[in-house]
Amino acid sequence: MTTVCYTIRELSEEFDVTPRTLRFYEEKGLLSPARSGQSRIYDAADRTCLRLILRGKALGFTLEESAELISMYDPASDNGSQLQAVIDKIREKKARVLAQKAAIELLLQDLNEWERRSLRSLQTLM
Amino acid sequence: MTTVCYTIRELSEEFDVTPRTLRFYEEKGLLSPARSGQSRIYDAADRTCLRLILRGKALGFTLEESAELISMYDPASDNGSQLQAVIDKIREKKARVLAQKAAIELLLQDLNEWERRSLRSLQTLM
DNA sequence: AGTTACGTTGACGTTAACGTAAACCTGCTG
DNA sequence: CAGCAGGTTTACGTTAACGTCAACGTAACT
Repeated sequence: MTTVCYTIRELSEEFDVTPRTLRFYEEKGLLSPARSGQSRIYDAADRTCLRLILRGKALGFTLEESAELISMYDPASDNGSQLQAVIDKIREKKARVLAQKAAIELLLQDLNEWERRSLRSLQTLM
Repeated sequence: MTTVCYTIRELSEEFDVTPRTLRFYEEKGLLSPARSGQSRIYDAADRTCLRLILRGKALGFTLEESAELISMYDPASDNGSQLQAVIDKIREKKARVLAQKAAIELLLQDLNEWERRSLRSLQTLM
């Protein structure tokens, strides 16, 4: 199993963020890349974390919320007593995401309606 | 046609924001309620605007972006030359919203998967 | 040895979106 | 009329999420 690695610049360019952003996320405990001397070295897991963070961001989640999401990925919490809490959090997230999806569909309907109306207006002017 | 009106508090409570928020939106040109003496008076149109703003916010839009969305609602721009630009903006928004929807569906898949796994783990512990 | 490219750690600056506090008006109500 | 519940403006404070230096290390190339 070959271990894939990324420098800070590689990863930042791939996801179109700045190195500063990656350091900031680390400062906030959202990433914890290995070190080679001073330099940070990111592996596949770090990459996955980053993708989750950014995906959450795109959905309007705060970094703190994304941190929660990430901690849910952590298999360390599979000790029974924590497990039910994790499930609850998952369901909470799901509820919120489903609400967002509903909002999106409403907005899409509106946008489509406007587009149709605007197109008709444009036609009648020609 | 009876003109429905709201005080700042009524509206803020209905949408679960503070009066300060409504004044702030006005300061930013997103709302422009009538006045009765000093006091602000919001009507149905203001209410609709507010709903749009908050709906946008829930989807991670900035206030400025929501302002754009709102200006698109304005039938004043139906003067032909602006119209094509409006349509373009609508399509731009649609693209973004569709991308978000896709992201949401991915996230939902992930969440469902975790839920299933967690539930199974919980079962095997009993 | 110089410089170029990439990394590092502070530390302070910035923007959006409000919160909070002060000082004030205004219409009721006991 | 005193007082209170609502509103107002003005202005400064705050938090999140980075941006932007500055000052430095290091490895590679020439």
